[in-house]
Amino acid sequence: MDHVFAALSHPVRRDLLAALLDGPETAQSLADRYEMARPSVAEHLKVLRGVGLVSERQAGRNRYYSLTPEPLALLRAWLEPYEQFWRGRVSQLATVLDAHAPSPQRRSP
Amino acid sequence: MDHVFAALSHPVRRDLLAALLDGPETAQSLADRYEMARPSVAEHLKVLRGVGLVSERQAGRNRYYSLTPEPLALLRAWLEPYEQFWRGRVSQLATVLDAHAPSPQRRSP
DNA sequence: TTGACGCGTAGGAAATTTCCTACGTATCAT
DNA sequence: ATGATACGTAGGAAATTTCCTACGCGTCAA
Repeated sequence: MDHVFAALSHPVRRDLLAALLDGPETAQSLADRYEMARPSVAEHLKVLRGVGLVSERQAGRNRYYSLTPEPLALLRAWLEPYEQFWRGRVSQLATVLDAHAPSPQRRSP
Repeated sequence: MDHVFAALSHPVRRDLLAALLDGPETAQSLADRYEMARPSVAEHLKVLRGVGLVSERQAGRNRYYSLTPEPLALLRAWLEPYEQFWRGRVSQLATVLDAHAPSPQRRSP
């Protein structure tokens, strides 16, 4: 969990994930997109691979990285209580507004 | 967007957000929960406030911090294309499996 | 076999982050 | 008034991250 957030904390790594939405790529082609040395990209990919957000497939002397977004489910799960909290606040607000100026549709007959 | 991810990247800041799910608290009481000096907590709260995840209410010599989770909507939006990607992969897998061993329910009559 | 190419990693410099203590300001109780 | 308390921020040390060049290993073509 911590590791997923840490992996996503760097803009370059998020850009790499976004790039992989279009399909697998090599470290070199990814490095070309962003003006960054290939070894630097390789290290970022290593981090992403460490949390399972990316997998690799060897093809001769090329190595293709592809997106494996399953770990992002953890992020969605983390988000859950905050969305509940937010919905709770909205309904509280509705209650307050209701008390001060009840809408006709919600009035009891 | 970048700032939201940066703010969430630190475990202590995520813990602070979780603590605030239970209601507003002061920097001191938060510092007591985690064995951390109050000024350190104050700086983390400053970061959270900077991205709008936390708001403060002055009450005498106390200052209560409360959770304002709206910016997390950005995170959910960021997640969207990856969930689509994931659903796409699942349906692709289903197609492949279907071709190899079509399930009776899905057969055309 | 040899030269070129793609790759990951090591080593280290630079930048950033994190955490502390020390301070000055504002508020409450005596 | 004054002592205690809660606060934010400044300044700096330590740890971490990030990025580069240099290297060695495997793979393909000639």
